[in-house]
Amino acid sequence: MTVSKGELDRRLSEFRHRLSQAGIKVTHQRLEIFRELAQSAEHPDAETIFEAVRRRVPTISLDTVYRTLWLFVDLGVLHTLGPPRDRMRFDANVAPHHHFVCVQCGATHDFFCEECDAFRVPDEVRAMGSVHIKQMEVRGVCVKCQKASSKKIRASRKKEET
Amino acid sequence: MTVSKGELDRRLSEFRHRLSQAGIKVTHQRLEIFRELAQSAEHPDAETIFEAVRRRVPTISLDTVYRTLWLFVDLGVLHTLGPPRDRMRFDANVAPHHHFVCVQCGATHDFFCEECDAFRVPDEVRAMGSVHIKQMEVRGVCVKCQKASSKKIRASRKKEET
DNA sequence: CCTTTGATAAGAATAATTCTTATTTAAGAA
DNA sequence: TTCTTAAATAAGAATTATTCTTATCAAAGG
Repeated sequence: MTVSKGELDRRLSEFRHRLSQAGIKVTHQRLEIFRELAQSAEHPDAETIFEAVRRRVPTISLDTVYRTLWLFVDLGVLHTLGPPRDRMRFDANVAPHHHFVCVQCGATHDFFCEECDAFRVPDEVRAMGSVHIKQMEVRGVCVKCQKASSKKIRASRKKEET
Repeated sequence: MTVSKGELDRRLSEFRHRLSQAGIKVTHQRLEIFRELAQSAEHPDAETIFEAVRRRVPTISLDTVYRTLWLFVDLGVLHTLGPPRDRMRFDANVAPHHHFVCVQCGATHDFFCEECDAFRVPDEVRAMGSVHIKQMEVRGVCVKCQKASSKKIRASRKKEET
């Protein structure tokens, strides 16, 4: 599946705008990495993006791809799928339930929700494959990480005052 | 958050039953690894499980924990969170949308769904942290992997016939 | 209480991701 | 346009999660 020309252009100009606003250089590598992701409706991993971009920018390094992807995530122009930045997580609760996932530390909390349980998977989605389970995933920053980062901010403010 | 004694016992007896049915040995290590996961409503990674079980089974190895967890996943007594078994995946579509995730190859397809978009996150969940996005995650086996595995089965049948 | 086959421990190997450092380049100033 | 400089990149080393290899060990049935 590919994104339309118009949609791609919109995403690219939005992208340039965001980088400038944040005072971040618009490099050839960054543009091509973003273009590669923005023109695809799939969800490639870093290696796949690296291989694709390398065809156009032969000297690019895998490290740049990783660094750039995480930069984009921090800027909010990308998301990651599933729990973040670390290792596989396991869940012994095979009954229907739903998840709040912290995008910073990966902590995941169950919740129950009849409205979500009642969701009937559309035929369009059934055509993608056999359905095992369906669950609502709420992504955000958990209370613990919020506290931790507000502490950090306060600490760095104090530092700047001196 | 901890699971009640009754619920834990139910899960453990269900668990023993499943292993026996599948002709798989009920070892001390497997019981303790399962108990550790089943008594927790969190979603620990392998390392965390390893550290916890080690207090009770000091000679256990990290490798056994991994091997056992994947065995459990194959048996269906556990799930994993997010895309499976491999690397981080990225998504340049920050507009509201939802995912079909293949638990075998990790391929992830977008879909759109007004019913899911309309879901209002309950206060109980808001109390867990700040909410960035919410999305329905449908997990299953994609058409490609279904075809691949049916091919495999046919091939192994042919082999057995000889 | 044997036997056998599958399970485990230990450490080596692999593979994804990140770090270090020397070089290059974007972007604003002249 | 050219110069300046902080920021970005490439290359390869380092790190870390996960898996593999192989020599012991133990569950389950007889």
